[in-house]
Amino acid sequence: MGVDIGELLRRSTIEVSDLSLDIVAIDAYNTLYQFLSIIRQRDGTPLKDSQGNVTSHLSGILYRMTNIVEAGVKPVFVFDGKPPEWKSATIRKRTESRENAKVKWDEAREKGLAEEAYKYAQASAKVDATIVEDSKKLLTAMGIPFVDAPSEGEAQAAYMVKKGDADKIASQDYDSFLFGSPLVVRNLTVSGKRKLPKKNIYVDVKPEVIDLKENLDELGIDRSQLIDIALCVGTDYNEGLEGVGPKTALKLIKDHGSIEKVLEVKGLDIPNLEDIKEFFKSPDVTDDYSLKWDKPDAQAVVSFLCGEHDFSEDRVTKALERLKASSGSGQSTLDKWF
DNA sequence: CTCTGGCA
DNA sequence: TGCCAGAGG
Repeated sequence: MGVDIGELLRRSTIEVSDLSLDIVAIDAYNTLYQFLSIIRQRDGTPLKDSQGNVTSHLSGILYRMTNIVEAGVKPVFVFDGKPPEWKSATIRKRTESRENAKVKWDEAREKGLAEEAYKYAQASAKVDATIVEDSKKLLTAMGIPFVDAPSEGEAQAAYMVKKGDADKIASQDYDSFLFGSPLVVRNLTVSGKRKLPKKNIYVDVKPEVIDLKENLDELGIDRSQLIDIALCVGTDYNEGLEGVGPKTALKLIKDHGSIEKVLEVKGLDIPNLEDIKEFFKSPDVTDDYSLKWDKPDAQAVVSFLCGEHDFSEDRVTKALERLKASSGSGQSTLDKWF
């Protein structure tokens, strides 16, 4: 998922509290997907209410957003709209691998292979319309704004940062840079402890900030060339050149100057190249949004989570107390909150 | 993922 | 008090 250019980029580790007072545009799809794949029982089943509705994302939003709001962050979720047509192959591939994972999950479970089962359970996570609708409902009740992007969420979020309506984008993907976001925070919605693969060891994962301009200067390229590198490696909209990873791609673009030149020299072709480049540079975005952070509507949250989805009233109330305390007007450091 | 309860 | 394992929905 996303473009694999991370190893080219320098980053600095931060604490969530370093983002105090920052407006952070959260890539909703990315975050919900993380919640759905990570918040699971030991056998791989996601959290569900008594009706069988998946609730992992609701748990993630409630607790994680309460924590970052408590740290002074002003989050705004940015949801995807209609994907560009060049994404259809990627979307088809994702659907296929998800269905494949579902089958393998069942198989592994029947054979009693716990670790396998868990892996395939995670890979079968899907952000569907209900998940999106539920998430928006909870965010609204919690007083956290969201924006509906006309096209890609990361493109809209990057636009909001460039415009000055937000300070940073939070996403695990690097695509935000291709859309021109000056700053990206990783591990904001998934920080905490993470298990090392194959080992029973947990490491602390801290948020990190990546600065676009700093990295372009360091690499000696401009944003257009970063997009070219991404196109060599492969994006959501194209396959990438065979056997070319980020380091080779960097060298190719620095040697030849542009992707067009690289393709010419190698006698290769990338379908829809011009359209994709143009899309990264000026994607469809909107000004039709208003960012306003409210105190949580405790009654709405409780009736939605506890009434409709079987959350424990004790736990929800406790989270709401913390949320109310940090988003309330009584906080001197948070004057802008209402 | 985060929260909680039990135990050193 | 701090850490870990298990639960949460």
